[in-house]
Amino acid sequence: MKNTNEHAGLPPETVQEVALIFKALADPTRIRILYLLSQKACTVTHITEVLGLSQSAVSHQLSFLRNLRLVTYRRVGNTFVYTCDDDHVITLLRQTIDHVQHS
Amino acid sequence: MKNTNEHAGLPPETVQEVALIFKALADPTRIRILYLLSQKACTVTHITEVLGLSQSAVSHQLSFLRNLRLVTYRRVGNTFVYTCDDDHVITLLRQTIDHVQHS
DNA sequence: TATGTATATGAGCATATGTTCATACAAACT
DNA sequence: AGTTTGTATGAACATATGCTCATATACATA
Repeated sequence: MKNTNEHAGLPPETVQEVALIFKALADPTRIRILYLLSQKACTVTHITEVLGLSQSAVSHQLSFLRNLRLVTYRRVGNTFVYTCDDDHVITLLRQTIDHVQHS
Repeated sequence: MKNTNEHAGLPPETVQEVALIFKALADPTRIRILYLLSQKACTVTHITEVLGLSQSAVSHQLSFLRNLRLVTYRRVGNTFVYTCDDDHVITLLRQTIDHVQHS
Protein backbone atom coordinates (compact mmCIF):
# COMPACT_ATOMS: atom_id res chain seq x y z
CA MET A 1 0.00 0.00 0.00
CA LYS A 2 1.61 3.22 -1.12
CA ASN A 3 1.89 6.21 1.11
CA THR A 4 0.15 9.33 -0.14
CA ASN A 5 3.24 11.24 0.89
CA GLU A 6 5.05 9.87 -2.11
CA HIS A 7 3.97 13.04 -3.92
CA ALA A 8 5.01 15.51 -1.26
CA GLY A 9 8.50 15.30 -2.56
CA LEU A 10 10.57 17.99 -0.99
CA PRO A 11 12.54 17.61 2.25
CA PRO A 12 11.61 20.30 4.79
CA GLU A 13 15.14 21.77 4.84
CA THR A 14 15.04 22.19 1.08
CA VAL A 15 11.67 23.92 1.28
CA GLN A 16 12.94 26.24 3.99
CA GLU A 17 16.06 27.12 2.08
CA VAL A 18 14.15 27.79 -1.13
CA ALA A 19 11.69 29.96 0.79
CA LEU A 20 14.55 31.94 2.26
CA ILE A 21 16.05 32.67 -1.14
CA PHE A 22 12.73 33.88 -2.51
CA LYS A 23 12.07 35.87 0.66
CA ALA A 24 15.25 37.80 0.02
CA LEU A 25 13.87 38.78 -3.37
CA ALA A 26 10.33 39.46 -2.17
CA ASP A 27 10.84 43.03 -1.01
CA PRO A 28 11.00 46.12 -3.25
CA THR A 29 13.87 47.69 -1.33
CA ARG A 30 16.01 44.56 -1.48
CA ILE A 31 15.20 44.11 -5.17
CA ARG A 32 16.37 47.63 -5.90
CA ILE A 33 19.52 47.23 -3.83
CA LEU A 34 20.43 43.91 -5.42
CA TYR A 35 19.70 45.19 -8.90
CA LEU A 36 21.89 48.21 -8.29
CA LEU A 37 24.70 46.08 -6.88
CA SER A 38 24.40 43.69 -9.82
CA GLN A 39 25.40 46.61 -12.03
CA LYS A 40 28.29 47.89 -9.95
CA ALA A 41 29.75 47.75 -6.46
CA CYS A 42 28.44 50.60 -4.31
CA THR A 43 28.99 52.22 -0.95
CA VAL A 44 26.14 52.42 1.52
CA THR A 45 25.87 56.16 1.02
CA HIS A 46 25.64 55.74 -2.74
CA ILE A 47 22.84 53.20 -2.45
CA THR A 48 21.08 55.52 -0.04
CA GLU A 49 21.28 58.48 -2.43
CA VAL A 50 20.48 56.67 -5.64
CA LEU A 51 17.50 54.83 -4.24
CA GLY A 52 16.26 57.66 -2.04
CA LEU A 53 16.17 55.60 1.13
CA SER A 54 17.27 56.28 4.69
CA GLN A 55 20.75 55.24 5.73
CA SER A 56 19.32 53.03 8.44
CA ALA A 57 16.90 51.23 6.16
CA VAL A 58 19.68 50.48 3.66
CA SER A 59 22.03 49.31 6.36
CA HIS A 60 19.44 47.01 7.88
CA GLN A 61 18.66 45.47 4.51
CA LEU A 62 22.35 45.05 3.74
CA SER A 63 22.70 43.28 7.04
CA PHE A 64 19.87 40.98 5.99
CA LEU A 65 21.49 40.29 2.62
CA ARG A 66 24.86 39.74 4.29
CA ASN A 67 23.39 37.12 6.61
CA LEU A 68 22.09 35.26 3.59
CA ARG A 69 25.50 35.65 1.94
CA LEU A 70 23.96 37.33 -1.06
CA VAL A 71 26.34 40.29 -0.73
CA THR A 72 29.77 40.95 0.70
CA TYR A 73 31.63 44.13 1.46
CA ARG A 74 35.14 45.46 1.69
CA ARG A 75 36.27 48.42 3.65
CA VAL A 76 37.78 51.26 1.65
CA GLY A 77 39.02 53.92 4.01
CA ASN A 78 35.96 55.16 5.76
CA THR A 79 33.41 53.64 3.41
CA PHE A 80 32.09 50.13 2.88
CA VAL A 81 31.80 48.93 -0.69
CA TYR A 82 29.16 46.26 -1.16
CA THR A 83 29.14 43.66 -3.90
CA CYS A 84 26.80 40.90 -5.03
CA ASP A 85 28.05 37.50 -3.94
CA ASP A 86 25.47 35.07 -5.33
CA ASP A 87 25.23 34.67 -9.08
CA HIS A 88 22.29 32.34 -8.89
CA VAL A 89 20.12 34.87 -7.06
CA ILE A 90 21.12 37.62 -9.48
CA THR A 91 20.17 35.32 -12.34
CA LEU A 92 16.76 34.69 -10.76
CA LEU A 93 16.28 38.43 -10.33
CA ARG A 94 17.27 39.33 -13.89
CA GLN A 95 15.14 36.56 -15.35
CA THR A 96 12.10 37.74 -13.48
CA ILE A 97 12.66 41.39 -14.34
CA ASP A 98 12.94 40.41 -18.00
CA HIS A 99 9.81 38.31 -17.74
CA VAL A 100 7.82 41.13 -16.18
CA GLN A 101 9.07 43.68 -18.70
CA HIS A 102 8.22 41.54 -21.74
CA SER A 103 4.64 40.71 -20.90
CA MET B 1 25.38 67.01 -15.38
CA LYS B 2 24.16 63.47 -15.05
CA ASN B 3 21.54 62.45 -12.58
CA THR B 4 22.64 59.89 -10.03
CA ASN B 5 19.31 58.15 -10.61
CA GLU B 6 20.62 56.87 -13.89
CA HIS B 7 21.65 53.77 -11.97
CA ALA B 8 18.38 53.21 -10.16
CA GLY B 9 17.06 51.62 -13.28
CA LEU B 10 13.80 49.91 -12.51
CA PRO B 11 10.36 51.50 -12.80
CA PRO B 12 8.37 51.21 -9.56
CA GLU B 13 5.64 49.10 -11.18
CA THR B 14 8.24 46.63 -12.39
CA VAL B 15 9.77 46.39 -8.93
CA GLN B 16 6.35 45.84 -7.37
CA GLU B 17 5.43 43.15 -9.85
CA VAL B 18 8.73 41.35 -9.41
CA ALA B 19 8.35 41.51 -5.62
CA LEU B 20 4.87 40.03 -5.90
CA ILE B 21 6.11 37.06 -7.92
CA PHE B 22 8.86 36.31 -5.43
CA LYS B 23 6.48 36.83 -2.53
CA ALA B 24 4.31 34.06 -3.93
CA LEU B 25 7.32 31.75 -3.76
CA ALA B 26 8.57 32.96 -0.38
CA ASP B 27 6.37 30.77 1.79
CA PRO B 28 6.95 27.07 2.56
CA THR B 29 3.28 26.16 2.23
CA ARG B 30 2.93 27.81 -1.17
CA ILE B 31 6.19 26.26 -2.35
CA ARG B 32 4.91 22.82 -1.43
CA ILE B 33 1.54 23.41 -3.03
CA LEU B 34 3.04 24.75 -6.26
CA TYR B 35 5.59 21.97 -6.41
CA LEU B 36 2.86 19.39 -5.96
CA LEU B 37 0.69 21.02 -8.61
CA SER B 38 3.66 21.21 -10.98
CA GLN B 39 3.72 17.43 -10.91
CA LYS B 40 0.01 16.82 -11.37
CA ALA B 41 -3.34 18.53 -11.06
CA CYS B 42 -4.87 17.98 -7.62
CA THR B 43 -8.06 18.53 -5.71
CA VAL B 44 -8.03 20.65 -2.57
CA THR B 45 -8.60 17.59 -0.42
CA HIS B 46 -5.69 15.79 -2.03
CA ILE B 47 -3.34 18.70 -1.39
CA THR B 48 -4.58 18.84 2.18
CA GLU B 49 -3.89 15.15 2.76
CA VAL B 50 -0.58 14.90 0.98
CA LEU B 51 0.90 17.98 2.60
CA GLY B 52 -0.69 17.47 6.01
CA LEU B 53 -2.29 20.90 6.16
CA SER B 54 -5.71 22.11 7.22
CA GLN B 55 -8.39 22.51 4.59
CA SER B 56 -8.70 26.16 5.44
CA ALA B 57 -5.01 26.91 5.16
CA VAL B 58 -4.83 25.23 1.76
CA SER B 59 -7.93 27.00 0.53
CA HIS B 60 -6.63 30.39 1.62
CA GLN B 61 -3.29 29.83 -0.09
CA LEU B 62 -5.01 28.63 -3.26
CA SER B 63 -7.05 31.79 -3.18
CA PHE B 64 -3.82 33.76 -2.95
CA LEU B 65 -2.27 31.86 -5.85
CA ARG B 66 -5.47 32.26 -7.89
CA ASN B 67 -5.39 36.04 -7.43
CA LEU B 68 -1.87 36.08 -8.80
CA ARG B 69 -3.01 33.84 -11.67
CA LEU B 70 -0.40 31.26 -10.79
CA VAL B 71 -3.02 28.51 -10.64
CA THR B 72 -6.44 27.84 -12.13
CA TYR B 73 -9.08 25.32 -11.30
CA ARG B 74 -11.89 23.43 -12.93
CA ARG B 75 -14.89 21.98 -11.22
CA VAL B 76 -15.28 18.21 -11.47
CA GLY B 77 -18.52 17.22 -9.85
CA ASN B 78 -18.18 18.20 -6.27
CA THR B 79 -14.43 18.71 -6.29
CA PHE B 80 -12.15 21.46 -7.58
CA VAL B 81 -9.09 20.38 -9.51
CA TYR B 82 -6.27 22.90 -9.35
CA THR B 83 -3.57 23.30 -11.97
CA CYS B 84 -0.46 25.43 -12.37
CA ASP B 85 -1.06 28.29 -14.76
CA ASP B 86 2.30 30.08 -14.92
CA ASP B 87 5.21 28.28 -16.52
CA HIS B 88 7.66 31.01 -15.69
CA VAL B 89 7.02 30.77 -11.98
CA ILE B 90 7.29 27.00 -12.06
CA THR B 91 10.60 27.37 -13.87
CA LEU B 92 11.86 29.73 -11.18
CA LEU B 93 10.78 27.28 -8.51
CA ARG B 94 12.40 24.25 -10.14
CA GLN B 95 15.61 26.14 -10.84
CA THR B 96 15.90 27.20 -7.24
CA ILE B 97 15.08 23.76 -5.87
CA ASP B 98 17.77 22.31 -8.14
CA HIS B 99 20.23 24.94 -7.04
CA VAL B 100 19.57 24.28 -3.36
CA GLN B 101 19.80 20.54 -3.80
CA HIS B 102 23.10 20.63 -5.65
CA SER B 103 25.08 22.77 -3.26
C1' DT C 1 -36.18 17.44 0.62
C1' DA C 2 -32.74 16.35 3.96
C1' DT C 3 -28.07 15.25 4.67
C1' DG C 4 -23.39 14.79 3.55
C1' DT C 5 -19.22 16.25 1.15
C1' DA C 6 -15.92 19.55 -0.96
C1' DT C 7 -14.50 24.04 -0.91
C1' DA C 8 -14.56 29.10 0.12
C1' DT C 9 -14.39 32.90 3.10
C1' DG C 10 -14.56 36.32 6.99
C1' DA C 11 -12.91 37.35 11.65
C1' DG C 12 -9.54 37.12 14.97
C1' DC C 13 -4.96 36.29 16.56
C1' DA C 14 0.01 35.57 16.92
C1' DT C 15 4.09 36.24 14.61
C1' DA C 16 6.99 38.27 11.04
C1' DT C 17 8.57 42.15 8.53
C1' DG C 18 10.32 46.75 7.30
C1' DT C 19 10.82 51.23 8.79
C1' DT C 20 12.28 55.12 11.82
C1' DC C 21 14.65 57.02 15.75
C1' DA C 22 18.35 57.15 18.64
C1' DT C 23 22.73 55.82 19.49
C1' DA C 24 27.24 53.47 19.02
C1' DC C 25 31.49 52.96 16.67
C1' DA C 26 35.56 53.28 13.85
C1' DA C 27 38.31 55.69 10.68
C1' DA C 28 39.58 60.30 8.75
C1' DC C 29 40.58 64.92 9.30
C1' DT C 30 41.59 69.26 12.01
C1' DA D 1 42.44 65.15 21.29
C1' DG D 2 38.22 66.65 19.32
C1' DT D 3 35.16 66.66 15.46
C1' DT D 4 33.26 64.90 11.38
C1' DT D 5 31.93 61.25 8.28
C1' DG D 6 30.28 56.66 7.03
C1' DT D 7 28.14 52.78 8.72
C1' DA D 8 25.99 49.47 12.11
C1' DT D 9 22.67 48.26 15.39
C1' DG D 10 19.04 47.93 19.07
C1' DA D 11 14.39 49.31 20.37
C1' DA D 12 9.92 50.51 19.24
C1' DC D 13 6.14 50.64 16.20
C1' DA D 14 2.94 49.92 12.39
C1' DT D 15 1.69 46.89 8.97
C1' DA D 16 1.66 42.42 6.67
C1' DT D 17 1.31 37.58 6.82
C1' DG D 18 -0.38 32.93 7.68
C1' DC D 19 -2.93 30.27 10.52
C1' DT D 20 -7.28 28.61 13.02
C1' DC D 21 -12.08 28.71 14.01
C1' DA D 22 -16.53 29.27 12.63
C1' DT D 23 -19.58 29.56 9.09
C1' DA D 24 -21.31 29.85 4.31
C1' DT D 25 -22.05 27.77 -0.14
C1' DA D 26 -22.75 24.55 -3.83
C1' DC D 27 -23.17 20.20 -5.53
C1' DA D 28 -24.19 15.20 -4.69
C1' DT D 29 -26.69 11.58 -2.92
C1' DA D 30 -30.14 9.13 -0.14
